Amino acid sequence: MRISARADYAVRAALRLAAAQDTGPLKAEAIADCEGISHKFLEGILGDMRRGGLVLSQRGGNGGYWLARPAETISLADVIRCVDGPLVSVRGVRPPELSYTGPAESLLTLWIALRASVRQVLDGVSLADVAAARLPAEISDLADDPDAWTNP
Amino acid sequence: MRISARADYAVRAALRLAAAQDTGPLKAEAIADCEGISHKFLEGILGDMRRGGLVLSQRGGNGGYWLARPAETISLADVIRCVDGPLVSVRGVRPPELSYTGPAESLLTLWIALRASVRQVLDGVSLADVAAARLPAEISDLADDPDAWTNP
DNA sequence: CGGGAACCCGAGTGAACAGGTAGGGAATGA
DNA sequence: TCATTCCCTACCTGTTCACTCGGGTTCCCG
Repeated sequence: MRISARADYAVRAALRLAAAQDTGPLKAEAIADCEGISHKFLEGILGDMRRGGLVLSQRGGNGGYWLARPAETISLADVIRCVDGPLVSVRGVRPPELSYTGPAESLLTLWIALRASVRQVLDGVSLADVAAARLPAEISDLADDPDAWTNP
Repeated sequence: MRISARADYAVRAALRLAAAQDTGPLKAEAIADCEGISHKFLEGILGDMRRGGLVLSQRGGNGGYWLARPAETISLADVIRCVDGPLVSVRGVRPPELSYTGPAESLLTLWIALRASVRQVLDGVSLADVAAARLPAEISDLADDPDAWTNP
């Protein structure tokens, strides 16, 4: 269960765009510089987000990228799904396509529950929430447990 | 966020062992056959579980594998960590090693919350729970929402 | 209307990983 | 002794990750 570099970069770029929502478009290179991301790599990611309808863009002199919708209406799940496909998969296929028998029979239900729990987090928090450092209560409750910060 | 084949296979094998806990050891080949897994591949996985202290083994005539502890005391997280390393990582590193600045500053908290939520599911359910098809209430509540079964 | 400044696009690349295979060595019980 | 079963190392093939290169296309501005 790894968050890919694409997903991490995409979210960070989207947060920059959210923070600059009213101050006009941002250039890919500017975002890449201050986030420490390869410029060309980020361009590919922003391209995915444009094709996914999350951002708009303009070429030329003072072009750049900006969010297609208000940051309050874009969840982290939207961003991640856009650049990485399905949020959670088992052996590359989405849970509902699986089937188990024998003692593993209710394993499918378990994977579904796992996915639901990931969705609760990622669907429930918007770019605006993170950019303003105001996470919903259910989310910050999870992170408030000191055990959550320990490694194993 | 993919569950690897190793993790899926490891859990299924562990569930077989849980179901056969009182009827003596199971052979790798027998498990592989009835789960439809490559025999040699599964042997590698069982080897990891043995090195991780989850199962014990015996060679020779009627040898095989069995759980090192009662199935009630082994969580799915134990199994998955054993064969796949950390449950969730960002770009290959564990969340606490990350640091963000700017509008992404509270992204770390978010990843921590995500990990906590995954742990709640995977740490909270034991092999015995799944093998007996008796998931804890918090888990089956998550899966009871019909939306949890729809794809995106 | 020219000329940069940006976005846009596809191909390529090295390393890592996923999933699986092969072959043989070491312990066990009959 | 001998079949059985676990144990170990190595290898293999295809895919993905993260990134790079070299342009092409569209835009505003002077």
